[in-house]
This record gives sequence, structure tokens and C-alpha cells, in this order.
Amino acid sequence: MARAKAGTKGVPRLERESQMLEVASEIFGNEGYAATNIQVVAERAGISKPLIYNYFGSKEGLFLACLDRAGTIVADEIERIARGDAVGIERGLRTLEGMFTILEPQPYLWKLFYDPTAPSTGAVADAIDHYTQRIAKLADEGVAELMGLAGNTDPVDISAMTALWLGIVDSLMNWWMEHPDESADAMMQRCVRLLSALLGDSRQ
Amino acid sequence: MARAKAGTKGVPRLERESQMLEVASEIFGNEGYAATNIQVVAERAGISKPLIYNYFGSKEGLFLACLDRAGTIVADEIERIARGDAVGIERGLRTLEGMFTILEPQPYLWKLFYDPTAPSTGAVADAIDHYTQRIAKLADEGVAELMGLAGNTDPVDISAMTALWLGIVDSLMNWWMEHPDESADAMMQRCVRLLSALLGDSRQ
DNA sequence: CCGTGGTAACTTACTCAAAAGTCATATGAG
DNA sequence: CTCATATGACTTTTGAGTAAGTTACCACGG
Repeated sequence: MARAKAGTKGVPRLERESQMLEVASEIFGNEGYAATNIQVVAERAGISKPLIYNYFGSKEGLFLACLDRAGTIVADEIERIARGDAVGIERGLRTLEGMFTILEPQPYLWKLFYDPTAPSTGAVADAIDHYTQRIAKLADEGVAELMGLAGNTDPVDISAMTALWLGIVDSLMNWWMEHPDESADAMMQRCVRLLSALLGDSRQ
Repeated sequence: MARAKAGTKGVPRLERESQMLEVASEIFGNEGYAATNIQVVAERAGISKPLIYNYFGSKEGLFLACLDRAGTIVADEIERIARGDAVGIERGLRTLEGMFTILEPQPYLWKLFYDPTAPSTGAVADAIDHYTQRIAKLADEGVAELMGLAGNTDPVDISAMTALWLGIVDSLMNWWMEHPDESADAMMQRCVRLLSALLGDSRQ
């Protein structure tokens, strides 16, 4: 008798891991670290809580694994685009396009790096720092280039503009999450329209 | 003997309430709802935890009161500016100026409405909804005006642009929170510079 | 082709700490 | 003297983390 449904279900470790990571990333991204309940992650993944601890050690460990997965996906893509030859506004649009394409099935990944409730010390903080630095560095390059073309080389202005740019990406991701029917391509076209509306009106 | 320091301290109820609300708003805004500990709020306000419960009933009740206070401050200001006669980009800049001025001593108030860890049901959710709707409605008017000038009247584009605009405000607030030496006026001038850099480069 | 042991995958049923929330009581202002 | 203001010391709840054991797959000897 005893434990009704214990025992392996024949799912290999790696497969279970990515299955857990997908579910966990979605919940962490949508609810935030602090508001995420491991029990809920387990239920939605169709497994038990201890299995998560067995595989990832702790809530932080699970979050860290999510960060690494998402960070690689996102930062690699931005780096790939940065190596292209677009400059100024064009580079910004190319970057957006890449983000939309890569985050089409999972826009919440972006949120993992900008979660104010994530632990602010330890390995998690280090990982967040690592990936956001990597992203911010590339953004900063693009922004400095854009600002330079307009004759502004003030580093503080560039820092503010970079924050603004990352905030713009963030807002677009949020809006997108609320409009899931929108395809990556449609998002991209919309951005172009928004930009031209902004520029079209701008000189009174 | 017994309770060393119990008993009234002669502070009238209303004064204590706003004192608690100020402290609580700062912590809720900076740490987020989920990560906020009522005990800590009490300590920082120099009073005991039960007094908070006596006055506000629950953590949610306290948060709700913070929302009402901040919502009134922010929405009233935006409404005041909307009644002015600036249009297009100019209206946006005036709104930013108003936000910077009013949030100069307490930029974290803004964060209360965009806290992903706040309860997503009940009175708190209703209040958040109420104030963000109120803010979004005004933003939407301004954005529709701007887009109209550029010949774009698509409501979905307007919705996206509104989200973008609110995100821009949010980013600027966040950047400002990380650069507390900056005065409201300096922030304003910086925004004008950023805008002109963006527009200056824009037509290849 | 059939046991049989070893190991990886898995769960139930707990412990424990932190933080929300309550109660009984104290004390100073009017 | 009294009651709104205030607190120390609880109880309760929630959720992270763990101990101990169960079951299925699989290699290998017969």
C-alpha cells in the first residue's frame, strides 16, 4: 500500500528541468519573485514541490536557473544585432524587431531582469547584474551613437537616455503581454508608425 | 509596573495617520507590496505594529490608504495640467514637468500604481484600477491629440503609444530615484535635451 | 528470456521561521 | 475618572525547505 503515486514517471532529468524552467519563468515573470509560490509552480508543472528542490535546491536556485536561460536568450540576440551595421534610430528599430521575434512566445522573460522583488544580494543579484550590465552596455553603445549624431556627448544624458530606451522596450513588452494576439511582425510595424507619428508632429 | 511605555502620546489620530502613510508609502513604493514588512513600517514610523492595525485594519487596508493618498496627489496634478492649453509634445513636456515637481520629494509614490506584487483582486485592485484608469485616460487624450496631428487615429496605435508614454514617465522616475541629487528643474531640462537629440537625428 | 538488485525519478507528510493579525492591558490628556 | 491612544506578548497563517520512503526503469547474471 502506501504512497499511491510515488515513483518515477520515466521523464529524463533534462526534460523535466526545462519543463520546470518554462513554467517557473512564466510565473516569476508575471507575478514577480516575491509573489511567486513554489507550490503553485509545482502544481502547474504537474509535479510535486520537493522535486523542484531536488533539482534546483531552493527558490533562489530556481530563479537563478530561469535567469540564466532567459539571459542567454535575450543578451545573445541583442549582441547579434549590435554586430550588424545599423546605426541611430535604425539600430533601435532592428533591436526591437529582434526582441519581438525572440520573445514572441514568452514576453515575460524580459521581466525577470527588472524584478524589484528579486533578492538584492547573493548569486541572484550577481546574475541579474551580469545580464542587465550586458544588455545595458549594448544599449548604451547604441544610445551614445544616436546622441553623438545629434551632437550630445554628455555621459549623464546618455545614461538617462539609455534608461529611457530600456524603459521603452519594457513598456512595449508590457503592452504586448496585454495584447497577446499581436504578432511580432505587427508589433514591429506598429512601432514604426508610432515613431513616425512622434517625429512627424515634432517640429510644430 | 508592567507596560513601560504604553498610553497615548498626545498625537491626534489624523496626524498619526498621515505620519504612518508617509512612511508606508515610501516602503511600499521602494520595496513593493509583497516585500514590505508591517513590523518594519511600524519601527520606522516610531510606533508599534498593533497601532497600524488599529488604524488601518490590515496590510491591504494600509496599502489602500497609501494608494488613495498618492492617487489623489498624482491624478489631480495631471488633471490640472490637462486643463491647460498645451498640445502635442508640448503638453507631454508640461505633464512631465508637473510630475517632476510634485514627485520631487517622493518619486516612489508613482511606483505604487505599477506594483506587480500588489493584490490582484479586491479593494486594492479596484483602487489601482481606478487611479491608473484615471491617469491613462488623461494620457490617452494627450496622446490621441499628438497622434491626430500626425494623421494617425488608430485606437490600437493610440493605446500602445499611451502605454509607451506612461512607460517613459516610469523610466524617468526610476532613473531619477537613482540620481537623487538631480533637481526637478534639472530633470526637466535634461528631458528637453533628450527629446531634441532624438528629433535632431531622426530624419537621416 | 526471466529474475533481481541498483539507481534515478518521484511523492507524502512533515518541520520551522517569518510575518500577518489579535488580545488584554496600561497610561496620559482633558 | 474616563476613554482614545498606545503597547507587550501573544496566536495564526503562510510558505520555504526537508526527511523518509515508494516506484519504475535498466543493466546484467543466469
